[in-house]
Amino acid sequence: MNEEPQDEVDRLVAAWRAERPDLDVEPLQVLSRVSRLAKHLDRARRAAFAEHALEPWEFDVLTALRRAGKPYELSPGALIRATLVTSGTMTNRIDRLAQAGLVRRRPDPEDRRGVLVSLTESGLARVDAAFAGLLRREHDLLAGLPLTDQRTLSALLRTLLTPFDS
Amino acid sequence: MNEEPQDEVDRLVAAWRAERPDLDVEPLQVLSRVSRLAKHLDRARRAAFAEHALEPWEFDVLTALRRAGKPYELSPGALIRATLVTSGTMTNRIDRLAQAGLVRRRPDPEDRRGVLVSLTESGLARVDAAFAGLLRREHDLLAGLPLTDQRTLSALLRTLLTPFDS
DNA sequence: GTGTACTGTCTTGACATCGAGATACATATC
DNA sequence: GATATGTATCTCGATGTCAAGACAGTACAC
Repeated sequence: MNEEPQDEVDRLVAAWRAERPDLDVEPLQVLSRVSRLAKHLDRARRAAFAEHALEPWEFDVLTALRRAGKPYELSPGALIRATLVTSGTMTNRIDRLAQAGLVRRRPDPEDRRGVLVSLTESGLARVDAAFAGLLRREHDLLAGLPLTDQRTLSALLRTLLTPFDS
Repeated sequence: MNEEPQDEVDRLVAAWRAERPDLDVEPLQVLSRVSRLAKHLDRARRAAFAEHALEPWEFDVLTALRRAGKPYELSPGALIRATLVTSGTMTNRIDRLAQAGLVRRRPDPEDRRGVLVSLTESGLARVDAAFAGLLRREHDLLAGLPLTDQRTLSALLRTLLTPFDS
């Protein structure tokens, strides 16, 4: 029951148990690890994208368009839902991506309030290269985990995620 | 093999498989879920802290001090390591927390380069209240997962996290 | 059709973060 | 004890994000 701590969260939980033995800190075992791992992943992603001169936020938008398939075109609203950012942020992102020549904006012919954003040739090439590089890195990060464990892990995470995505 | 998508990541993976059948996108099943779940958790935490008039970044610093135990005092360097932010960020955070009367700064008597930051009475009360509230919320978020699954999940996450925390 | 509520996008201002560098002090080596 | 290297903290400028609100256009009820 009193094993050696292996990661920062083990130490964190042990510290809380010493300080507040009256509280059930079990949820931290899962949720603090999710948060901390995400923070580390952000850094790893940043490094992977730097090889292709892309910022993480640029990659986020470009991949959303890439996944949409030909003609690689979505509305800002759809991009907002895909990336979980606010509308102000998305406007700003599209502005800068357009300026960098990676995306293009055009009026939506079916809704005069609307706009459609699409990948340029250059944007498509960049995102494909960066995505392949990201997958290589992520594959390495998961190398320590057998495939069956990865499946178990993703299934459990899905259970937690489903309520948010409904 | 062709189940219904249950969360956004299932849809994301399906979209990639349609667009890039040549790539092995399996790593996304785990790592995209970690990132997205962390993003949702950030929002939930923000809401939980708002009840106690605390920002997430304030909570991060205050809990690090709280966990340290009496006299609830750490150096900025120790706080940096605990919170994974840069030194410039931590200076700024301590400034504002001190201004809000939640922490106190004093020179380190043993190292004249150094500073020690400690919780005030008010800071201690606020962080204890906010932490209890957070645990309640996190407990609810995990309600859908039996304890044995939570244990499995945290063990798998620990495996991924250990290389970063070494 | 007219009024009302809703939707989609953009604008603005405030803010927390980062990275690079500056400064002061400490420690190790000779 | 002088020099060089390392450590702890802070300063500064740039940047990406958010929240709130503005504005144009759409949809629905009557």
